[in-house]
Amino acid sequence: MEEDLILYGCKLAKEMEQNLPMLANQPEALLASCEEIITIFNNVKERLIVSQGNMMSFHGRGGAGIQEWLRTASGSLTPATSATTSVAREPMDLLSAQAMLRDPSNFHDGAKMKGLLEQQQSSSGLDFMLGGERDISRVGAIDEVHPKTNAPDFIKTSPPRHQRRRKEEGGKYVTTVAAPQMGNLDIPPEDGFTWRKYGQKEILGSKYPRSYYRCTHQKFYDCPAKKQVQRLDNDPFTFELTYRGTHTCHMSSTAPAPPPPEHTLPPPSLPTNSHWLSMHIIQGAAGSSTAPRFPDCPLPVADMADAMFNSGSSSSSMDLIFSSMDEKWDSEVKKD
DNA sequence: TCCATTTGACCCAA
DNA sequence: TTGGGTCAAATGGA
Repeated sequence: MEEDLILYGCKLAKEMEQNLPMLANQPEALLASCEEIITIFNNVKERLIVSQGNMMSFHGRGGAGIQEWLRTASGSLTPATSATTSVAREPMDLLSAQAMLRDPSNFHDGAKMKGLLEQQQSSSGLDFMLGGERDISRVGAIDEVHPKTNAPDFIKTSPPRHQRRRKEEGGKYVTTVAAPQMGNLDIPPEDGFTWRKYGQKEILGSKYPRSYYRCTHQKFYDCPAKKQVQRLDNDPFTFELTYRGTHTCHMSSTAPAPPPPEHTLPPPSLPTNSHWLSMHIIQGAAGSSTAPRFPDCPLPVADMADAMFNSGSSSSSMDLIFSSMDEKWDSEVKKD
């Protein structure tokens, strides 16, 4: 059944590719399509997690449980340096998942599927991956174009200090993650990127100070990515993370290799949002009773996402990515 | 020596 | 004027 979901997601992505010229002028529609695809693959991941009976035994407040599970679920996975997600704190919404299972036709009915996915999303604890707390209006700003340079808004030359804008610069993404239950509680969970702390500030009305981080590669590669980390007043075991800007360091051909993007959960700003998909979820399920239907096809979701978001010309790479998937989808549909 | 963290001071938008 | 965001010198560890 997971394969059906994957195929459905691929199908949607393929359709998105075909409509890309039209969607390019409709950022909101493009974003909605991306969200839908991402949601589908999130559901695949959830379902795979649910299918792992030993998942719950690793549940803890911290991300170590997830990381450990990811390690043990698939020998092919390198140690996940994923950010702790809310999944670590919340049990799966099994009822929603079961609702999707009841009627197999849902998987091929876009409207029903979307409704079920939204229903599940709204009740799921996967708010980090699903963007449950994402400020959509601000995320959209990431891709705003600078009025004079036509460059993406987050790519800015360094203005004189007196001209710098402090707030509302670029996109903003707010999420909460669970703090490790053991060890140093002051250390925010890893998210796959390397950050350098450049400030800490007591915030009025907050018990805990806010820490400011910027990308380690900011100097060399003008990477504008920043994040703020603050513990919640009412739940010191939870960090509120605010991401600003988008990592450009790993997009540079000369940039150092980023932390293994294929197994990490980077900050979910749009261009990199898809990297969590890079976890080889198919391989991750290999240990389950349901063998992957395409063992020779490791589902290059990461490549797919990179092609979708990072490549200037989408057609060739997308065709390459989806050609095999499309064939398999068609054959699956014919079988049904 | 290099790099990351700490922390007081400064800047600026609201 | 104030609070949030950033700078940069000081410090420490590898």
